[in-house]
Amino acid sequence: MTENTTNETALSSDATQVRAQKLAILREKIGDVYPAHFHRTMTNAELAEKYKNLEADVETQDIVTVAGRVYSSRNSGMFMDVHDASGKVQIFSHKDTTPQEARDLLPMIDIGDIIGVTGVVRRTKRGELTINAQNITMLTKSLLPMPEKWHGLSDIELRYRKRHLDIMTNDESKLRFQQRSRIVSGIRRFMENDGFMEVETPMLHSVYGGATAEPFKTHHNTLKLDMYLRIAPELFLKRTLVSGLTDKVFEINRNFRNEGVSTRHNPEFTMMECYWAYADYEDIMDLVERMFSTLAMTIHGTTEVKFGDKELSFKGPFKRVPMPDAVKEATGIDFLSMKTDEEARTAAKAAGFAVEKDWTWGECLAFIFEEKVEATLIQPSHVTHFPKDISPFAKEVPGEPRLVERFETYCNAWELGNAFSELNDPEEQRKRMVEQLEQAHARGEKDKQLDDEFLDAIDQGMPPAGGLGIGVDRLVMLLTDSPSIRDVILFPARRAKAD
RNA sequence: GAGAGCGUAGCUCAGUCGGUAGAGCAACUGACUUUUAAUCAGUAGGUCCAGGGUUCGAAUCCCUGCGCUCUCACCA
Repeated sequence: MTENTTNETALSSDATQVRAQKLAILREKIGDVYPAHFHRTMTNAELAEKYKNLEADVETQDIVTVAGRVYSSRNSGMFMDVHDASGKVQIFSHKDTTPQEARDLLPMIDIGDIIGVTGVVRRTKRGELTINAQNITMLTKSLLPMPEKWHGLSDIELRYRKRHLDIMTNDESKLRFQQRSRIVSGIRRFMENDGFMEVETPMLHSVYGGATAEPFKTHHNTLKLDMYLRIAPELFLKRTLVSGLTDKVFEINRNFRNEGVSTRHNPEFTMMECYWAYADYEDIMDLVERMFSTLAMTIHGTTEVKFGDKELSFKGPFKRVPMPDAVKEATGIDFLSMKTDEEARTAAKAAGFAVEKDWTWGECLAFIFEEKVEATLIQPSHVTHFPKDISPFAKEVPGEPRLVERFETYCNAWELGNAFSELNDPEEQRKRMVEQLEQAHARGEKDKQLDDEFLDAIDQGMPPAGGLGIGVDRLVMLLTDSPSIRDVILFPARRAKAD
């Protein structure tokens, strides 16, 4: 039984072998099993829409042509469910209505094959929209069995590794990626409607910057140049703003960070960054709120969104709280009343936090915020007034030079967005970037360099501006009730597997 | 990078105390022609992740490796 044979009467019982055998038989009998041309008259969704009012047990005179993958077969192929990307339709091949030559193909059709069908539209007694087949065309013979129809593909590793099977058999997964596409295009539409111009800046950087992260390193052969996959587009977008090409610029694209992977981190992830001349961080807060509520409405028709057992409200305005206030409320520690780094470290230690001995006032504040406040930020919220020490690109808060006009948007305890009133004082910018560089070198980050081209552009004069970065994958997670970032990335990063 | 858990047929999963490897779906052969996870009868299908060890005997116990999941750390 395991011998290879194309003998029609003795097919193998191995699912992959029998498909190969049927393919050989079909090639013999009908020639082209993978034809280049086939024209359907409508999609399955269009068909369902057109005949939504067709009553049960009524047959039309209409002849249509559809195409799709066979998902199930009943009564020896008399009934088949054929799915295209838009939906499904039932195919009926009965001896009274379907010519013999079309019915001869049925035994050669396996679940998973892609076929085209021409026939008469009707609705069955049980209410199923159905095509009485007059002609059936093999469009693609599938050589592999489909995952089991009832449970689908549920092995998590396989769902990521063989995403085509995951989407083929799991409606939630298919819907999730359709929603992701709508969210990304919704962001683009929102930004364009708001007057922003989309640009593309380099993914390959010879100097990396704009964020604190470990880059991927690569090499350009003919330029004999070490290069880095970008960790952020920030510096190029600001150079664009300097140019006067537009006063409102944005980019939706991938960032790459050579760091840990988790349910909320993928080495490559999608970022939306924008810069808005003559605006400040408060204008950006409004923008974020309008964008998030618009997207929630687009996907769910409401700003109230279910995530796990939580209900998230994307209706603006979001809660806005300065970081020192949030820390004071959570721990009683009043950072604003402290004068020195020493005082901050002492207070943090007294409250039981493991602060390092060289930490500044701002580092202590940010640390306690992350330890005590972050996890409590479930509803969309803007945390404002970040310490300057950890914010090299933001303007100082007037009257409080230790803090900057920066905010991060949190939701479900995740950081979703990061925004500032962008620093455009060339001398101050150079000073802070030199400080950051020294700190990076002190950490052993030897590759880190000063971005002179960026600083040169800032010397030229960048208009005052508000800037924003949004983690698109996390936003998609929240709007699609997905607990892992791998659920919203089609082909998430993973180890190579020798099958 | 650390800890915990998992890996059995194409898919979804059982497998008791260490004693010859099981089911459903898919496949094959046949019956059945208005089904809805179609039904019925029969057949075939296994590197129990890999390698080593303990044992008369290992899917099961131990060790190592690989892969995945979760938590933590870095980070967004």
